Amino acid sequence: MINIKENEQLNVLNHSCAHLMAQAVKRLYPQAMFWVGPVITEGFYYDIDLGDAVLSEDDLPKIEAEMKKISKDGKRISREELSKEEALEMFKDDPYKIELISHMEGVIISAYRQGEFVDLCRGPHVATVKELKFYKLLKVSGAYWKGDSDNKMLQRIYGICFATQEELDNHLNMLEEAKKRDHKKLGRELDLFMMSEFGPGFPFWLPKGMILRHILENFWYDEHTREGYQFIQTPIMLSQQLWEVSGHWFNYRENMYTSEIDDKSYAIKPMNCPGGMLVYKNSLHSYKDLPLRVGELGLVHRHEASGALNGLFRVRNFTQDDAHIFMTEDQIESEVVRLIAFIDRIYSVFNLTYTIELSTRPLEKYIGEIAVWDRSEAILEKACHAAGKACKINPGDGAFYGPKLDFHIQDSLGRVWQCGTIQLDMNLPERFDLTYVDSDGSKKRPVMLHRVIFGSVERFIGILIEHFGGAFPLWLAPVQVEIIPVHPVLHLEYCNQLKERLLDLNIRVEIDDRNEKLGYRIREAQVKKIPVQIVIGDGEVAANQVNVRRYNKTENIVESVDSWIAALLSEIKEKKI
RNA sequence: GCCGGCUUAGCUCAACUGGCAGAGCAACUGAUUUGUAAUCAGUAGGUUGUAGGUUCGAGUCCUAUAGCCGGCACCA
Repeated sequence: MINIKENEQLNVLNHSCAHLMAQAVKRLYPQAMFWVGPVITEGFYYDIDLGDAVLSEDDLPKIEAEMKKISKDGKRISREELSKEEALEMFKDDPYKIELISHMEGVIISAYRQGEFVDLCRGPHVATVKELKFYKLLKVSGAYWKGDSDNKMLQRIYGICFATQEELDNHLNMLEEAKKRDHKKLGRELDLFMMSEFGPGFPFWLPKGMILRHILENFWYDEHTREGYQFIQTPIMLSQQLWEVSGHWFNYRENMYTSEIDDKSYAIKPMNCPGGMLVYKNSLHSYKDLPLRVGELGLVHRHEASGALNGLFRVRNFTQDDAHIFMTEDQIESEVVRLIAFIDRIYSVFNLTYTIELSTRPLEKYIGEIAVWDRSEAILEKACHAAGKACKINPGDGAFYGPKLDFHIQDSLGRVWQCGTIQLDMNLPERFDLTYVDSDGSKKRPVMLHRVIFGSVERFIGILIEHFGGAFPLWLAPVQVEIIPVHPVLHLEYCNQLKERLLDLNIRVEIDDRNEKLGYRIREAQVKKIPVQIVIGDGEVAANQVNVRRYNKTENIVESVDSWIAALLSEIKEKKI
């Protein structure tokens, strides 16, 4: 992906292009008034008030055509510097500009003019509109004025501009490729999961998707066992009282599903923590047992806004690969270092790279002492560096109960997803009065970490589907081996024997003995993205061999059954990508 | 929740300004018995998301509603 923000030249191009678009829009819709048109990670947008006019995607070509016309005219772009009074006078008919200008103090106010069009702008811009050649308007949408849902909705047009046709084409190709990899599409084609209008946001897992889930979950349990985690499962539904104690009722009541049991109010858990707190309190804990690592693949439900739902990426029930770690304050750093290394190991198995961000104390909504926050933030940052990782600060973006490290993974198309997070919690140990017995026999308050690595198992699977384009590595593939007899009857016996042998080794295998041509069945296996296809004919039966073809490859290799199985097993064991 | 768009067979899509709902793939049946990306023929498949309305006549126009998609807002 091209990160436009990091490239000054592209930045200027895109911002200038936003003005060009605005000029075109103004010509086509003279009543248009403009709010802001910033450069974003990929391209630019402009927020526009069009009065009663409504834009749809169909209008974009028309606007683009007008843009081409303007850029061909090749007007120079000139900068004008204005006093606040001059600026207010110049834009006196535009309430949006007046709003912007009235908040400007002690800065040089500048406007950029190209032909008949002038817009307030800090700049810089390209010298003439002629330089803008390789751009594309991508989508339209609504956007709240000033990003506040209480405000009126403006119309937003997104676009992107490059210095060369090639870069533009590459970008558009990437968008095409992303469309092909859409997990909703692949989920249907590969029979992984389904959605129903009877349960918006509640995914159904199909047999092949279940296999994927199980493998991922087993992988998760195995790795966490090695890391010294214990596992629990807490109830889906617990009394409202508990959520009042935890504070969730106060903060998230609107997004919780509730029900009555014997005249008492219950809520379906939107988080696993309170249940975990009860488990912790179920027994006495010694300082010798810390850090205590307790994991739970916990199914949580949250009432997400209908417009937020999006395939597996945003759902109303999902499984957090949650864990709570209880420890003493001086164990935090080493535990976090260890955790970062752990997360690194997990992501690398999927060939996912990542960056870490430290989110610090929110300006207003936070609990606890500032000194404790500062200390905690320092510990997290230090741990990050101790783990040899860069750490970008995200000021004010922490949870109200503590600072956190967020892991942003990058998939094979360069798209970024926030998955893992390590959060310090200064709230729950207090609210639930958690204690451990220290070496001197006194009761002390433990420090607590929440952490997830996948984030949500459902969403992580969605990301993996798109990351791999549905062609999962062998160890993850729902069907690993497709056995195809050349002759659907004559070679079937041998195929069945081979299948039994593979099943004994826990290899997921199917035989395609349908009455179809070999080419047809090879094609089917390729389309279903099955990693290994085995063709069995007279030669293979006679010599106790297999003829192996891999997904997306055209060559086929004949080898002995034993050596092939050995290689297959080792590839699975290594979780080779 | 908000703005815009979409919804026709299991899937992908067609049906001019309102005038007989159609194709490919998949499924099923039969023939074929197959050597590395689609063998041939036939059969079946629909209250055009749902509920109203306009009209002689609605997949097509209008209203409402649900779901989905692209964003916005939200995301413990």
